[in-house]
Amino acid sequence: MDKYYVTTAIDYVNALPHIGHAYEKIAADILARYYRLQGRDVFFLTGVDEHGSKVEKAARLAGMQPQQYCDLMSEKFQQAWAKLDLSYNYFIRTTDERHVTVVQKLFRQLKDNGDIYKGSYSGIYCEGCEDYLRERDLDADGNCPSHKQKPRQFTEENYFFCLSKYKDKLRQWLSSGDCVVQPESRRREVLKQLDDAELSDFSVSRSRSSLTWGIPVPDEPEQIIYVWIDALANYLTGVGYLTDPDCLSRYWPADLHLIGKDITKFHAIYWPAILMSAGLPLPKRIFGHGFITVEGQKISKTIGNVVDPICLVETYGADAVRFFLFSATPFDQDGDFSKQDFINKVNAELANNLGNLLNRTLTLVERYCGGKVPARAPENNLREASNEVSVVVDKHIESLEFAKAIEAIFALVDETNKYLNDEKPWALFKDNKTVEGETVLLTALEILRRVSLCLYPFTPQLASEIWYQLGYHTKIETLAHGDDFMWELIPAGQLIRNKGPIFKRIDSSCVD
RNA sequence: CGCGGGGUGGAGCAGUCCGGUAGCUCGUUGGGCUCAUAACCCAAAGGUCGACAGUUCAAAUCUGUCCCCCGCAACCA
Repeated sequence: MDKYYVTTAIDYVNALPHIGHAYEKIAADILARYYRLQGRDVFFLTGVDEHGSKVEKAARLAGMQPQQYCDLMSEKFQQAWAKLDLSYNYFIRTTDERHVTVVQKLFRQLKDNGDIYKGSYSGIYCEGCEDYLRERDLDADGNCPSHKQKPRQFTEENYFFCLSKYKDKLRQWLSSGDCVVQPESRRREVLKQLDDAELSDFSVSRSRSSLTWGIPVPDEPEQIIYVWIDALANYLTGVGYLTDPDCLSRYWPADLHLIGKDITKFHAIYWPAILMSAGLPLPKRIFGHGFITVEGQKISKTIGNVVDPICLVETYGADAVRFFLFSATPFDQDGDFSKQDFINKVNAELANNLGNLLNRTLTLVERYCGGKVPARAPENNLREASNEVSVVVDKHIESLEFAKAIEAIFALVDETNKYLNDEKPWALFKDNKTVEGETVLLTALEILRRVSLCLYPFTPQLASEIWYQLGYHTKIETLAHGDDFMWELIPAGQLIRNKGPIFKRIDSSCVD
């Protein structure tokens, strides 16, 4: 069976999840659900990054021990993801014991391979930020821009990864046209960064004096493994590297690393180099998606426009949030979340177009066909149109153009609403043209069946509800027969269940 | 000359690579229908496609110059 291993970035737990975090996880979930429905053997990994000085600092501010704080935050993330109906197979935490083992063994492996060497790292550290800065971050006076104080210069012994050794191989890989890094503009950017002299061997550990909350270098507790190896290795831990060889060989390499555009460099340069050194196959695809702004502004705690996904879901439902985020925004570019647009879009598409189509169709079936799916052949033109939609959706999902996939689905919904208006089945039945009327209704039902399948990855609850009202006793997510079920027909004689609106319109006056 | 994204009817966007009647959604106005969730369908109004210049029979689309907005430093995917 064709496997599909998709990962997301793991989020720092120094703050609560916001809509930007959710965006990427939902994208991964859409893919996971879509390919499961296609019958593929899917593994969807997400999780949190719990190490680092920022987390330690956040814990201290909260008056907790780091581990205690991480347990709490990790729980919060999982709660949020549950609310959003994320169907991940494993939630990784970098404090997991087995991850600690993986990171240490990986470190040792790279070192044994001669790719990690001891060097001296010099940097600058701002006491106010409690963080490392870069020279170019400083203001004109050489001060930290936030704290207006001179940062502390320091030099310490620590370990470096020999990136320079892999630059040629990386260049080759990135140029191989194997659609490795996407979007294309990001691939070119990364290729350019490879030629940058500033991109040299990078530090992979810190001394305990500057970083305590992390995984120690094996046999050298005074050195703590720095973020790159620790965080990136989660993709290996998640599928059982060193602990479950069967799982590893089943899923590795990843088919897709889904990441924010800001960390493309680490995934497209550092990570493959580490894998090369470890002698592991490289990921097939890395996609750096755009960010979500809120009401036209960057998500920022200072501005105070952080949107809490849990709150959003509790108010509007997971489907509405999932749907809006991916219908309104091209995935490779930045998109905006505006409450007014959100309500407009969701009401128009989910309630008015789709919900009402289902509702009017089922009411007609109840009234004129005794609530049973008529035994007729569907009309060919619309049936072909819906065949086409499946193909188009497949293509767009493959290229991660979610908005285009949704657009194609709703074009079919619109067409079907128009079809009912034109064919007027209620009039056909009144004129005793029963065969014609039944054909029209069967066609609409059949399209609704396909729409619910196509929509399932995006709006699982809504799709399941349509599936249920169409009279199925099976659960939509248990279907996994590859393509064939897509081309079947809704069974004649099946009793439909008209349970009223599947999506209640949001009252736009309740915008705060 | 630091890098990148963007400026298209009231709002949000597509189209720009591979020049050829400017398209979609929402909103507005008028009409239709009554199966349906004040829904659905039809029609109309509304744009010198940031500015200027150039290439061309023809430019939103190619070339050049310029203007404006937003990221790239911090909390932050």
